[in-house]
Amino acid sequence: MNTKKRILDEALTLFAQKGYGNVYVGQIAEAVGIKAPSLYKHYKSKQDIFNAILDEMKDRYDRQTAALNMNGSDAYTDADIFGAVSEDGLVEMGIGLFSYFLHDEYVCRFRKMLTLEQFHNSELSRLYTKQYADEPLNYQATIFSILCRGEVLKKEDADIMALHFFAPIYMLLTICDRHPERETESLKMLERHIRQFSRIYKETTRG
Amino acid sequence: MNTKKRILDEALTLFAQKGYGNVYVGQIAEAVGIKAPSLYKHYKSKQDIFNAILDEMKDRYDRQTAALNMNGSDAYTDADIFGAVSEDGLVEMGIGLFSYFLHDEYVCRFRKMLTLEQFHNSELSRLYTKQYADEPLNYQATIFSILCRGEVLKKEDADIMALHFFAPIYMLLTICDRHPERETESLKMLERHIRQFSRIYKETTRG
DNA sequence: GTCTATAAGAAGATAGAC
DNA sequence: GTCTATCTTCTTATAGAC
Repeated sequence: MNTKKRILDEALTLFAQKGYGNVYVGQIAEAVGIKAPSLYKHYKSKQDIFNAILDEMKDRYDRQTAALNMNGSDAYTDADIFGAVSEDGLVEMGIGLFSYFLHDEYVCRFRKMLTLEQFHNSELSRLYTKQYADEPLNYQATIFSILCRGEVLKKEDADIMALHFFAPIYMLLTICDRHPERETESLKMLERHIRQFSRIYKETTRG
Repeated sequence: MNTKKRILDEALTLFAQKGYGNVYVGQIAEAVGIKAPSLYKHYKSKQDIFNAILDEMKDRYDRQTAALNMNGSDAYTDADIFGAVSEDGLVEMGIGLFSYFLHDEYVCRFRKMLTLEQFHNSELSRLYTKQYADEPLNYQATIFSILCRGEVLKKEDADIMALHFFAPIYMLLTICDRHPERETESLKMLERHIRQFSRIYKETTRG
């Protein structure tokens, strides 16, 4: 990896641990293995490094959600979704979502950084809410609304179903961000959550 | 309010907005209406101010949960709890919890501060998880487990019911912390959440 | 592109007068 | 208890050699 990218990488690691204000350019330089003044050949200021991280993350996020929509809401046939809605299918979807958020190196550090900077200005607030609340909830709600139209799930409010499905995942994720040693426990909780969600929302076929 | 308390108050406000590392003692002093050196007659360092805030919050939290338990799990009769489990009772409990977390001046600022400092050290991580995850979940689970023993709610895992009840409240709360203008919308969402929770978990009386 | 040296200023904290 | 003046250290950033 070239130096310019390595600077972003190490800076993100440090920002995610300590927060922007508690990280000094000298620390970033040390992590990269160069001296502080050399950083300024690559970025014009500390803020410039932060902005570059932000830009790269927004790019990644857009590419990722675009990829999701290619075989997502547009291209998904109802049959695809119905196939995925067995209890085991839901468990897989939930654990996949959870594991991606928790283990993708970049996504994970970026979420922690954004957590620490979320009140700093409205752009960061909006970005956080978009990525970790509104868009996941809308995505899930779309899927559940399709399932409600069929005979698979009870005809309840799909927005709330999405909240019931995703909010526990989000909460367990924040716990693991603070306590990585609780991942195993959280995965068990996650599976119990989804199986119960599935039982509770499954259409009771009468007769 | 005396100066010593006013320092804590203004410092907490600033820490909640910007995070500890981005607040300078001069800003705290200015907010209080004195000059920076005067602060040092009251607290021996900036860190000392932070620690004092932490100590006061832990005291408040302990007193508050102690008060809850006085007419809480120990003293609650089953009848009390059963009475509160009508759909409207649950809505009231949820909105009460939400509004308390969101509107209590001190609780709200402290939560934001802790949000920004949660990765700084393990004491802060543990405190956050205790106050905003483990203890609310345990408290709710206790109540739901009693309700499951009766014929009020379906006999499902009470820990997961607590997660289904509380995680959405927590998530809406974090949204409102970032976007106070979304409070009305979030309150509506909260009510829809609890009414659906109630429908979904209500024991279907056969016959 | 990296280094050493250094400027320029900010930030935490102290001394001592009032 | 509050102030002004000051100290020290830290921190960002630049200059200029290699």
